[in-house]
Amino acid sequence: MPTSWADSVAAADNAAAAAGASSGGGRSAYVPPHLRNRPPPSSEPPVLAHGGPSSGNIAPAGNRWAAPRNDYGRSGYSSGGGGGGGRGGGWNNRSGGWDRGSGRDREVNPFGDDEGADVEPVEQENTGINFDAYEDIPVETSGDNVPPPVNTFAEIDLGDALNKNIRRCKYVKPTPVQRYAIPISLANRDLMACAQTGSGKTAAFCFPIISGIMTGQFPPRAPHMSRTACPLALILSPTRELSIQIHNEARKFAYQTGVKVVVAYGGAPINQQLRELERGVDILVATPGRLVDLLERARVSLQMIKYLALDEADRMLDMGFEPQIRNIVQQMDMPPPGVRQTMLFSATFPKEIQRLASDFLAGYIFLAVGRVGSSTDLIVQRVEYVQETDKRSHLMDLLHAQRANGTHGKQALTLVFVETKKGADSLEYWLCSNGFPATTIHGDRSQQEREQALRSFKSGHTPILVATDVAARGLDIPHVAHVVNFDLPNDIDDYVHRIGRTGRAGKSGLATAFFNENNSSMARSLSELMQEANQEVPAWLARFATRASFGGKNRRGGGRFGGRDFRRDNSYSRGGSDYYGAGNMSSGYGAPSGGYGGAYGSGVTSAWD
DNA sequence: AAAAAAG
Repeated sequence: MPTSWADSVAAADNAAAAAGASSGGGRSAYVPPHLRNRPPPSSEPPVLAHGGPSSGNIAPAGNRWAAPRNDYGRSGYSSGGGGGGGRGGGWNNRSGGWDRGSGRDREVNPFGDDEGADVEPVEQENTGINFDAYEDIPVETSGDNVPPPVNTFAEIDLGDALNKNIRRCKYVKPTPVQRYAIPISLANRDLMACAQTGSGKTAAFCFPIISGIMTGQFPPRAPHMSRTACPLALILSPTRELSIQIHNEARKFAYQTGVKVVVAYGGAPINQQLRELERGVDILVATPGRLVDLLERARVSLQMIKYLALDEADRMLDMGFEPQIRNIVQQMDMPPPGVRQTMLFSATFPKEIQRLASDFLAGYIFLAVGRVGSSTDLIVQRVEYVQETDKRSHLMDLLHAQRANGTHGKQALTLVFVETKKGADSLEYWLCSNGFPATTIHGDRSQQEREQALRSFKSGHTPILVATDVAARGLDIPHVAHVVNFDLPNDIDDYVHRIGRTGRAGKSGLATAFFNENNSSMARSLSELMQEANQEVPAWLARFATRASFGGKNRRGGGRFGGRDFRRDNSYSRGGSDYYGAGNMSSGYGAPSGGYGGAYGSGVTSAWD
């Protein structure tokens, strides 16, 4: 039920989206509520107390998904685990797997809907994007024997449980990165993907991991005695909030599959995370620092890792995580490349990432998806010339104007990016004392404060959020109507990420940037980006751009990718410095014709993240 | 230069 302005908008949007989703193919048979989460009836083998070596880790063809892998929380209950390989596949359900004990092990419904109801749930964090606007996103792949992309989720055998969750998420059709990455991953190939936040990455690496864990033959989780958790998959991400978000999404995808997802990040009490780990983990989502801590305490072992995914890898390197990441991947007990399966996601593909790719991946496939932010006109971008000293009053004008035409008499959600943590605090204080309820998120705030700030913003309680770049990438905050670059970043990629916080869910968004002499290094890339996105470039900015042609980094030589597969460059001897590629990628451009065809009206949900 | 992340 709508509890805020933002929610009521979501509800309205979802009504339309649900109509589209319900027409999607591949529905599973209706299962009455009281029969759900139960071991499947009759034709299935009985509950196995002792999973013999060959005892049905793989179900009969076409039926292997019949049972969710309900054996999580199996610590201490997993009898016969020593018998060798009697795990997985969905047969290991023990009757009462859901009713066991005090009910603490009952899986929380991550969709927040009534577990019994078979209605299309209202998904508050519906993050779909108008797919029609993205038909022209180019895709490039290279490598040996690239599996062909799929055009629908139904084409991929992800199984009933996962398919059901996909429908509950109201994903109607896969995004470009999903169309390519999921088949690659299901073919057990390593993947180097250049894709931006907002391209649907999370599902792209979660679906194959969950599916792989469900079908794979893995030994039982560590018995309760052992305090060392042995996840089968590890997902690393740069910021705590991003880890939390990935965890939340992964829980939805894994709901009632029996695949257990746990998150570990710094700034939060470690004890609760330790308890979660003790109760068993298949997929661990973590920030590097906390994971190293857990590894040093021997509370996590990586020896069972079959899947490794690194999200926002360039960001993690920017943040100085390379030593920790190499420590985690290369110095601990993680199986080597080729044994495990690795997916590396990065917005760009500079030399450091190329090195990481050759060290972490084996025989990988390179995938590049065009940037989302530049090829859409869903976001109206404005640049205004504002002197440093005038910024606050200018912001005030914007907020007043916005309040005037605000819907429901409420302030639309506005995300204000500033350069420094101090600046964030002082702007928040100033806004609050001037009658604009604001909060702030940055690295000097406690984790509790950060999460509280996000909640307060999302709910509309404080419809203005002042943020540093901690919130620039990956964070999905639905219904942001306006992104203000109070201080412009020094990097055009950061700008793209920031404005990408709006214009989501198929709605238009507004992005306003305050520009002055201090930002002249951005003039060129900014005006190029705006031109590419069919935005009106102010004449004064164009003049800045020509005047300041010395500064700023060029935008990708006109290409729309974050990078290209350096293995294809015969100019590799140059040292790979020309990693942005200068277009000329005629092969594999765009999707196969008809790939995006379909009777989806605007506003129909897709699986963008 | 600032930001983030392990306390």
